Amino acid sequence: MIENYNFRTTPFRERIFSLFQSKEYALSLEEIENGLDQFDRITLYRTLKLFQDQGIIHLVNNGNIKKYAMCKEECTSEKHHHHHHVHFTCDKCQQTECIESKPLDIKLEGYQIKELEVNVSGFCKNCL
Amino acid sequence: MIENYNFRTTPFRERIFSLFQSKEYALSLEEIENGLDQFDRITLYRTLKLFQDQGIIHLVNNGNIKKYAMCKEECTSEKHHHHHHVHFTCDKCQQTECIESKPLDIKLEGYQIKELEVNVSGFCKNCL
DNA sequence: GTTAATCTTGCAACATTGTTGCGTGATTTT
DNA sequence: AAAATCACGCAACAATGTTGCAAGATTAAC
Repeated sequence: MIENYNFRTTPFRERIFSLFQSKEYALSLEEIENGLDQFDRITLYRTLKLFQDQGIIHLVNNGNIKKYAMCKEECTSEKHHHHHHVHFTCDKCQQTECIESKPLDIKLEGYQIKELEVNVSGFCKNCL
Repeated sequence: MIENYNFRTTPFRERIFSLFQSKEYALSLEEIENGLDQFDRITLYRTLKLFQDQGIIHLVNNGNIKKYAMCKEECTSEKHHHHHHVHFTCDKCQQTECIESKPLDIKLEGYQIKELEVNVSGFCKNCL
């Protein structure tokens, strides 16, 4: 799967890739670092940027904490990202997940909407 | 107006307060700093935190750029913030504004929603 | 299959952003 | 007027992120 992209497959990139695959939820920088024994910080930053550019992961901004989530198929189309789905962060377990729902259509008179980001917080299914 | 809060009114705080009042749109840290001749960075951070805690301003996360927006009346209720309105950032002029619209009601089955944040980007009225 | 070109890594060094502790000075309160 | 509280500004630090560069690995070219 990682071989299908426009960059070289290296052990480090495979590690990061499988880290994302092994989790259902979005990962913070801290969680990623904790999932690695030893690594170079700069290489990690560059790998995350590469993965974002390639449409493998996308950034989720929830309050002050940045997280990275694996992109689903409907995420990318024609090399363009559309994250019109909802990002949910649980106030209890702190896990952030992408929720696949019907695309939101919010319209604002006089504005031309290109991108739409919805961040929701509360209690998730497991913590209710 | 600034006198109605639970903290002392100081020249610095008044400067920041009137800076926000003088602009219709949300301000980035850079814009705030450019609006001041000389200042202490730490005091600015603390003032921004204070204003957030007091419900004077709120944080808007648009991509990688953090901005601070003045709270409208409907923003605060019983010392709790509700930013269920839409934040719009223009791809051309880069200005971020709060759009007062009917409160969004997004429902997710199995989840309990507490807070909701919607960030939209595209072209604003002036740049269309 | 050896050489050349390209890509990736990891180090140094630096820039930005944000926090904590603390002494000083100002403002309230008693 | 004295005591308590609050705000400020400095130092020092921590976290986050970027750029340049040399060395090593991989791919492409001859």
